[in-house]
Amino acid sequence: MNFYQRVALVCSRIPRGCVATYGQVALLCGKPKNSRQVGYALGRKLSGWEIPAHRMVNHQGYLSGAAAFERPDTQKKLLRSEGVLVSRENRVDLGKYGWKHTFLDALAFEKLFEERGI
DNA sequence: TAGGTGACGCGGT
DNA sequence: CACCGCGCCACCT
Repeated sequence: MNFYQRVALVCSRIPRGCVATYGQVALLCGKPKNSRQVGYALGRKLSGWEIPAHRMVNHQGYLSGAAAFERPDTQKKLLRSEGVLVSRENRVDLGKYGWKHTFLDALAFEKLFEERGI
């Protein structure tokens, strides 16, 4: 299993106008305890292809704050351009914008992983 | 090989 | 709400 490619695939499926948490993505990738590796994957741009990293926030709804974007407010701008409200403290309302994936989504991802051998 | 590190998560105070 | 500590685990010295 290639965790980083799975991360890329899951992130690319986060709906426009939604945000997901690192733990949520780790869970969907089949490694519930690897939330840290999700951030690592995005930061090092592993996995080989483009990832919509701006839709990732921590479990409290705060934007990473990491210096991985062009400018400090790049993530905020991208989110706002998708209609996501970002507070002055760089926080989003998870209840409103958090991606609510279903049990079926999880199954669909498992299937995709298998098909692609990752 | 052993330890340090971190775009994290969660429970406690 | 703020802060803290600990668990976690792949990477990187």
